[in-house]
Amino acid sequence: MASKRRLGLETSKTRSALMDAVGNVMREDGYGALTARSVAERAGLKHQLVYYYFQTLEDLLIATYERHIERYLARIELALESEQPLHAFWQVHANPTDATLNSEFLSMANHNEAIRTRTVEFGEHVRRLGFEKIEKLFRRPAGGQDAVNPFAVTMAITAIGSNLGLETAIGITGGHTELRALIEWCIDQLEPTSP
Amino acid sequence: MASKRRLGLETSKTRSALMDAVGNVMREDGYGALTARSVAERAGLKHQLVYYYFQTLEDLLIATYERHIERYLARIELALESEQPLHAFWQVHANPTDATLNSEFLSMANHNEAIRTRTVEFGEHVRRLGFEKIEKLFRRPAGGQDAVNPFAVTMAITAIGSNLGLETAIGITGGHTELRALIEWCIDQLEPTSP
DNA sequence: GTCTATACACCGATAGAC
DNA sequence: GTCTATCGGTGTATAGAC
Repeated sequence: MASKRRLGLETSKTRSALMDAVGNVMREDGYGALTARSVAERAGLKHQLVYYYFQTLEDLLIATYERHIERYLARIELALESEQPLHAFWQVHANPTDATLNSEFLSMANHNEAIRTRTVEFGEHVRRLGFEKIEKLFRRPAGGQDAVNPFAVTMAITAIGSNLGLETAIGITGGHTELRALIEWCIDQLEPTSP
Repeated sequence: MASKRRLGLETSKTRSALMDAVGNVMREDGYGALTARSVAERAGLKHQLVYYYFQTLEDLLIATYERHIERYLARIELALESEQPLHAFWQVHANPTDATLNSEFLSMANHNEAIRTRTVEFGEHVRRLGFEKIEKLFRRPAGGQDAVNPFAVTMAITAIGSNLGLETAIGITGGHTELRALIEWCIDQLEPTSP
């Protein structure tokens, strides 16, 4: 299974540049355009260098995904530690910067076992984090509604945020202002701005 | 631009089988796995037949997408004509059958101009349809909240429904019951089951 | 309407020189 | 650490026989 080819160090700048290039190619041309040649060209390198730093193209892809979700997780943890975790959590997901890339990885998860496993783990982890931090907001009868559940709120925020980001990326704009207003109204009810 | 190669009829069963195969390949292996060979093999045909019925592989893809959104639109229109359009609209989107395929097309829209244009047109069209039919539910003060807007409700339903479907497809289940309960509670408020 | 044969480009991956 | 050279495989697309 394991090739005997020698590999470059994980601290290498070139290695990191290859991972940057993977993200750029996926954003601009989709995961279907990912080849050792397209990635290397984006980084200004020869395609054979991919195989100096990674055993296979898929190894490069998985390393890029790991780095991507680590950075995402850091943003979420920072948000949940802020004074208004629910507002901050929404801000992270209302920002459409990574919507396209996230969507590409999610599509890949449907067809690539390694990406799928990691996505499920990560998804459940974020949900748990959101639950733990946001849960206490619901102890008092903020909206006075039994049906409002921390899990549900966490999910609704991520689902709607990613969808807004995706639509923005391809050029659908109708109703976005209205939906953002609705979400922000709901969040204000659950986590009042003036304490 | 246009090749002089002869083309098969649009009424052909084989042509339709090729479009079925496109959907199956995309669902199971992703849009990145779409090739004339993979599609034809799925349909039990030789790959050269793709080029008897379509000028290019992209033409086959676009024809498949047109058929896909036509069928989707028919389901939505049927739902919006029912006695409880909001409940029916949610049921269409709560069904995860097409979530994976929809997501593949949405990813493609980011990188393929023809698919992108068609997706924007279709997205805005569905939003308008939902708006027109659902709007009247909000004339009376059902929830008594100004922030609740028909556009926003239409979007929230589609966003959350597709996200639930995607997560179900890859195996994330946490919080789904809770979120469905929340959505259905909201919908019951806006469109009471017992009139 | 479906087949065989074929064109030429690009793919992942490796070996080995520098 | 990066390069040239090369492999077998697969891609789109076409021409033309049946």
